[in-house]
Amino acid sequence: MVQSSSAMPQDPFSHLNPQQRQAVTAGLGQVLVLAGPGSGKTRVLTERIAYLIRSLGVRPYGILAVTFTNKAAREMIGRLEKLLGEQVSDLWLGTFHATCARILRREANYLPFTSSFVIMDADDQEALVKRALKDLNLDDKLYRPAAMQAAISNAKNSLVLPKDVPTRNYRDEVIVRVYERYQELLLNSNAVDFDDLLMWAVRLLEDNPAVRERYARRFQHVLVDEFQDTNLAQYQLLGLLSTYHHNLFVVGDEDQSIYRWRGADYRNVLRFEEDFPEAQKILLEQNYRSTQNVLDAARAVIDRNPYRTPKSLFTERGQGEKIILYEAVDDHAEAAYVVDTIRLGLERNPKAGGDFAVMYRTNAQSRLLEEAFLRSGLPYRLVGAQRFYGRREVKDLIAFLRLVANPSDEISLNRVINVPPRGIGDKTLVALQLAARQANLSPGEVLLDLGRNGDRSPYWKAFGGRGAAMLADFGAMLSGWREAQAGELPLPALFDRVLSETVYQEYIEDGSEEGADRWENVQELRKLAYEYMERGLTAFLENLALVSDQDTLPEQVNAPTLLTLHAAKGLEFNQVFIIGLDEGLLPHSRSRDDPEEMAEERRLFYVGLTRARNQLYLVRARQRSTYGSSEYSEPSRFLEDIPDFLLSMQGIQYSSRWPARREAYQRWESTSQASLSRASEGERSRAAILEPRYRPAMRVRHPVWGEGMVLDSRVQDEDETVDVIFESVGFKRLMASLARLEII
DNA sequence: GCGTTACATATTTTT
DNA sequence: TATGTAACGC
Repeated sequence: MVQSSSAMPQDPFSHLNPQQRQAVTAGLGQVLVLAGPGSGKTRVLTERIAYLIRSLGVRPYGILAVTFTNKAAREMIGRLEKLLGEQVSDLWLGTFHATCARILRREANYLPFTSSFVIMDADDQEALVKRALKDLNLDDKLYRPAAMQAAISNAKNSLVLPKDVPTRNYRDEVIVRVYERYQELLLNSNAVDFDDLLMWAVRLLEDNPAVRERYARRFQHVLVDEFQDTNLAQYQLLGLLSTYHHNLFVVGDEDQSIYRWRGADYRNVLRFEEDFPEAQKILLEQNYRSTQNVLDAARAVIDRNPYRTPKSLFTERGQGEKIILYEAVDDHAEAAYVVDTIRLGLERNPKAGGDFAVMYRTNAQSRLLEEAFLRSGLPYRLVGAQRFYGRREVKDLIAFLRLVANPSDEISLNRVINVPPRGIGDKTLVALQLAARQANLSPGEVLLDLGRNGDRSPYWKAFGGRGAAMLADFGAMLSGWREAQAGELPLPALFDRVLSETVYQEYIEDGSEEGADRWENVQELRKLAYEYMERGLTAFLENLALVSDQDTLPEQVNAPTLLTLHAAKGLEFNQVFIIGLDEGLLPHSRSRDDPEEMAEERRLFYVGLTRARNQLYLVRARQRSTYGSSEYSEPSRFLEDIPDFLLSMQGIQYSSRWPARREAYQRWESTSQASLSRASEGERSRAAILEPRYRPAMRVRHPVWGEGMVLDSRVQDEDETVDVIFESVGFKRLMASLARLEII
């Protein structure tokens, strides 16, 4: 090991535990760090970079560090600056997408777009899919744009080109055609989508050995955060970038992989071990966040997932308080319980608002909480939900600006060509597209020509007089903005000019409160534009595309935080409430039929549990309203896995209604030592069910819903799934092991 | 071309 | 329940 100790008066790593230290000072080659929650993962990454620079003499220029979020990137840069001072400027540290965008802009001459390409966000992607469906004369009822987009996204994340999409049925063939058309539309617009950033980067490096060599030689060390969330494209990218020096240092935790639906594949951790058998593997198991009770509960839950590296987290913080399990009568009572409990806590310690977090599976669950907070007069902070950049007015303004930068951007053009309404309707729009296609230009270019040349434009006669005039007006406006931009009009001035010429304020401000809000959002965006005075329009647009709302949240408000379990990843709070612990919500009903999805729900719960430093509240409601109507629900199956002695039960009487609880302790005892991986989802303590007990047309009685008739029943995951029509509540799908149905 | 009403639809959302 | 989209009439 290298020791440049002459410069260091004492052991510079004395503040690290042995595993952390081993990771930070690991030698060359591939290194896999499996870091449990709260084990100091970010610290290890930043200390590792500092170590490379300070102790091994690696130039910052030769280091690439990638994260998933801008927030994580910012945090690492901040810590590095503290450790190293100004030396950090040369190193590349950013999100996967930002890093790829950077590479693609530099290497655009190898690619089918120019370096001023725009980046399409999720909304744009869906709009693009709709366009593709329309162009292909496909029914968007039959082929849902969202589903098509997901299929395309999946393909791209797995580096599958349209021609390579496997076609097992007609639907797949449709997907291929939509994917092809979608890709054409993107390139016509000189655009890439989020997934393309990764896919094009991989193709660039794969197809051009010289380019690959240049980057691979440059990056002596590649470091990756949240490795469990990588998709195939990202995995390949890392491989390509480290083909020369082979120094790939990845940090992650399979148990915290919660973005499967975005293409993330935690099995990349396993693949990494297979691809690099010589890789060093280091487990970080000391937790600096939670009490032992919290960790034990979390372990009891996560140990039931298969295909993972077993870990046993420990803490020096002591046993701590029991976990409080509360069952409310309904969802209103659930919210009231949470708010009351927080209020009591605040009475004791009024400054502790920021200690609390309330986590839930779906955003819809925040509504009742908000109402309860409002009623009690307590302030709160809501994460996510209404997204600034998703706001109509914000998207409109961005679309105008994107057109200035890139008139070929068809999605933006379609968005704002008639905003505010200026008499350009469907008919005119179709004519414009037709004229553009005939002239082999983009609609935006035709529009600009109309704007510049008016009735002398060769395209003028393609439209009815009124349509042509309207288009020319808008074209002239856009053309004027482009000239101003070329003449280096500062960004805020351009922004104002767009606002005034489109008469946007009058369009937005209708005297309503909502209108005032919208105008305020516009002002907010203008403020941001002001910050980009120096860097200019292109940098502004890139930032808008690659920075999420989560990054713009006001930090450090000393109030309880309301957020989804997904949004909670990476955060920690003294007191954590996880609400909605009911079958159908957590785990979500959408994951019922897929064991992989179910395992992910379990990880999601695990992430929530491990956010708590001191006190954990698990809350459920026996009855809750979904879309208007009220339904009864069973307790979440995950609750059964937490042993009784870690819990303190409150609310409605449990034990009589919930015999499964009693078995949890035994199960925990029997699996805790041999916690090892085998335990599969659905492996209950009772004997596995192999034959269905219920048959169609049988009459059954349920303790809550009364009598009903069995429609269907099948064995699944060693349990029985029964579909029943109840006289009281209609159709229900039940797990036989939980529902305690009685055959009449 | 635009505004109204009926109707379907409904997780999570790092970039 | 609430929201966004599609069809309809002006």
